[in-house]
Amino acid sequence: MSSHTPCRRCPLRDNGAFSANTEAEIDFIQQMKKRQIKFDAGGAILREGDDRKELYTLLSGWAFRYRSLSDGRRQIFNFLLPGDFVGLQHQLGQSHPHGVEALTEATLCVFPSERLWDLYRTHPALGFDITWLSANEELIVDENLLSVGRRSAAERIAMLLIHLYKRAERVGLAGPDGLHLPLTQQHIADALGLSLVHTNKTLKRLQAAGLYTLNEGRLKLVNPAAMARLADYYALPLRARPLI
Amino acid sequence: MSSHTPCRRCPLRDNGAFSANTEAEIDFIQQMKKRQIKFDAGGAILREGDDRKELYTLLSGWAFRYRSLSDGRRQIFNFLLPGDFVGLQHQLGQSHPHGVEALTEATLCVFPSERLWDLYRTHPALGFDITWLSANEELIVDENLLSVGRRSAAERIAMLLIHLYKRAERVGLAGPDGLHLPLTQQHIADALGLSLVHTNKTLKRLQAAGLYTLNEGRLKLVNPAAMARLADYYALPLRARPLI
DNA sequence: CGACTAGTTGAGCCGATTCAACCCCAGTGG
DNA sequence: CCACTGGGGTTGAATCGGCTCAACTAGTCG
Repeated sequence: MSSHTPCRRCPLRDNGAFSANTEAEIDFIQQMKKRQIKFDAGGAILREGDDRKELYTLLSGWAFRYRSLSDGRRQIFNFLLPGDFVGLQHQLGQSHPHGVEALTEATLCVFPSERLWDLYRTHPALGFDITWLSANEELIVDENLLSVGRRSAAERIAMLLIHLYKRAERVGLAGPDGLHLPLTQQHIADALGLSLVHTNKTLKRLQAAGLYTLNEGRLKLVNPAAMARLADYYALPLRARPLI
Repeated sequence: MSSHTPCRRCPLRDNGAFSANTEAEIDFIQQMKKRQIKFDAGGAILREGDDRKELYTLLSGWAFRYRSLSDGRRQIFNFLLPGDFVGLQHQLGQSHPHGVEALTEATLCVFPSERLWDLYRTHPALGFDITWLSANEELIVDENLLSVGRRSAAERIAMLLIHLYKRAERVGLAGPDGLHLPLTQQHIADALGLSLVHTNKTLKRLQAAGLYTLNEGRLKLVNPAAMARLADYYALPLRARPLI
């Protein structure tokens, strides 16, 4: 078991992407945090059909949320970055409707879901924040659904790369030498509803067109304006987001 | 302006699909309810880009949530049935990321979003319920994304029809003579990421195969088992859901 | 040195798209 | 009373974007 990062000194709270909380709130989060777990890249954080009664905040690393059909076809719903909250949907039913898998080494803060009601009761502002996080995640899924339903392969890829870049940049993952993208082409294909082969060809084509570079996993948006035009991307104004 | 249905005597609370609230909670909802509005079929409840600061519960009728690309391609994210709650995402940003349109004549309860924080503060259980509703809606969008990303046209249609039927049945809209489906084929196409023509052909094919009938807008699932098999449908256990 | 993972590329095919008619029916207005 | 119009649905034909199949490379690990 890995060491326990104290919420007071949560490294995420330093990077400006997250809204501030009162001392009392952070203390509450701290004592609600049961433990901290670490997964290797590829590790199964939640399996489809599980019914672990826990909630998680991704503290570091990348992960993704997905679901499969019984013959193996897989759809990735969204990618999770540090600060993202997982596990709410699973409280609704008996079993986990979807799986969550680590893309890189990842650490998560674990909150027992029995304490969730306590949170709403004693710290309504945190309850409000959880709703915010939930609605925000839905926004991202909506965006993906729009891509998969109505954008062409090239448009989808442009959209995904811009969107991931912006999100990652926001939490301090992008530097002057670009962003380390821990996705395989299979992940991209599964997120965009495309086949692996076609994903590969489209990625190459956009790269050849000078829209971006992706070398050894490092993504740089060479021509973000052209990509945004292609994807019909509309940037939402960024605001500080809650962190639990 | 239409007459105001008192929350105490909310017709939705009679049909067993919704979880009970305390008198105090219902009183709170009542006084938070600013007014009630009615739309004709096709009416724009929210336009894309609007920033109306209000929340809505669909009291009667059908509606849908969608977003368009700038060249007009439209994706429907989900269909709204009585008891569904809309407007949360719009609190997150400055403007409405998606539109909501009435499919039938529809009435909605209107809640000013400035009161939302009050709700969390004074009635944490209702805050909890709103989170539940939000997470539940995300579950539905996830399901749609899985369809659009990974199911064939026939599978998508089977999935949509089963899913809508179950949801509508749950709130008492389906009777012995089936369910009145107020969707045009264009709506189905836009929800499933298909073209109108292909939607038409696939609908006919499944109907000819004896899976369902759809006459004058009335849907009957003739062979639900075969449809479920085709769609790889897995029914989640139904539980009482909150109603705000 | 296999064995395995990730990526790349060509060839052929097919599901879904676009284009183009056409039907039916309910308004609506001369 | 009927012609006109527009929305929704239906159908065939041709096309194409993305799929499957298949083969091959490079890197990594035991």
